[in-house]
Amino acid sequence: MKEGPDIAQIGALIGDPARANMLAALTGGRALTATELAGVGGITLQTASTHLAKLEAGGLLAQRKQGRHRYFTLADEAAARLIESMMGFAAGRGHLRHQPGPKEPALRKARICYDHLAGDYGVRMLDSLIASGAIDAVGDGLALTEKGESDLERIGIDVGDLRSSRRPLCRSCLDWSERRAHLAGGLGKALLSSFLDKGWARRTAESRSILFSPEGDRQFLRLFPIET
Amino acid sequence: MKEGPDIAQIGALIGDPARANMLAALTGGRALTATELAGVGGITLQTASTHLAKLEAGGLLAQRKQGRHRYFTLADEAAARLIESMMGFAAGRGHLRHQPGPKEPALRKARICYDHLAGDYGVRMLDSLIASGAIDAVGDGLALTEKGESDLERIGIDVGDLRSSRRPLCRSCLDWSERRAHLAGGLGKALLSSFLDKGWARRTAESRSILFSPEGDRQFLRLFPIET
DNA sequence: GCGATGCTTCGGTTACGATCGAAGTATGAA
DNA sequence: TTCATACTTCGATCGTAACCGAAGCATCGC
Repeated sequence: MKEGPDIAQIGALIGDPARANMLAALTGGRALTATELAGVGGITLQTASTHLAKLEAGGLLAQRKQGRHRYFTLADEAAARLIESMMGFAAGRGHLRHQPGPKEPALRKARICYDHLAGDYGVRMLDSLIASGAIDAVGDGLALTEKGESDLERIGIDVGDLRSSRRPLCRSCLDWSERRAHLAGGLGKALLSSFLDKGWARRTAESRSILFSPEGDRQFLRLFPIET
Repeated sequence: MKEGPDIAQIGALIGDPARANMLAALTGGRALTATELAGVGGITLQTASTHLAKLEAGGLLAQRKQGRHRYFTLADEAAARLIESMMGFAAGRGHLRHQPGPKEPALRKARICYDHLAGDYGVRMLDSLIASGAIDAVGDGLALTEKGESDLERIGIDVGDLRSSRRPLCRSCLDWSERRAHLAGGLGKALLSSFLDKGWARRTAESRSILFSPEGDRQFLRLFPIET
């Protein structure tokens, strides 16, 4: 039985709590230093260093040195998707480290998932785009329509530019808190960026949650209505 | 940092080599007994028993007692997809337990992936269905067209019956050996079943590979041509 | 140059969990 | 009833890897 890929290796990599915490933190899309990651992992810097080396060797992380700092990110979108899909599975089986602390509701409302919007707002946005005919949902695949393209150009998204990138425009990503799909891919990233640029929302320092300003909230809900 | 799903738990479950081997074996779709799984894991029955209990508690496996046997399967399609996606990731990063033994080529040509056809033949089938206009590919989603429905009815697939099931008709599943998508979902299962029923192919006893008969091979290649 | 910061490497300790032998329970066969 | 098969539970052993203190590099500011 020595055939096929070795899932035990990456399973073991993700299976250590300290490493899992670091990976989950990096799902926030921000590059973090070894010291910061040691913090989220609840371990000393030395231990974190060995963990990070293992994760990098395993192809889950990439690092970039900058001066005397070492910034770590998830290796690529495939790695991010793997972590997200494990979160989705874990949430579905009730494997939560719940501690429903005060930050929890904010996280469920809107959070960052690698580089796009997730949580209640993420799901709502995709639902609204589908309902308005801006995005076609076929099976579990998504495609931008012509109407969607012009709608989005109107709010300042340069779709042509996104198309020229190698990255898929639309991807669906399963939301672990809502258990439904939200929009990932180049378009998902561009939409979130535009919200941040417009000052409708901002990222928080230590968490993955996204905070909408009162004005941003209003604009978002107006732009992505849902019938109830 | 006690927020979100606990991926470390399932990571650790998959991270043990013996457990990973058992899970990989169950990806073959067959229900296996504890004794058989102990064999594929390379461990004694006692050890396997504790492993299986953990996997079941973790929501990865389901068991069915039948007489004095205990048959284990992957818990559901979500579990199967998780394992497959980890295999895809692992293969992409070169985490192979290669040992390119004699069974390897057969496995790459055609194998079972939970309940549908994978490997070179699986990828070819989907490519051909898309090329002939039987399936629409939108983003990474798949949808059966009207033409596809009538084509498939003609070779004895009862599409109406499949539609009435809760399970999605078409799903794309990333192939770890080919690194491209093949057809999963209810339709993927139905197609493989029909090949087996027609005697075009048969499953092998101890491996996940699917063996096509000379006649079945000919029919399959005729039915799913690809331009080169 | 010097000290300070960020990170890695080394060495030794410790704890967890995988492992198996042996004994115990359930189901089936004779 | 008795024996055999399939599996689980218990108890003890043992290896691995997570962990941290201390020391070693590298880079920055001065």
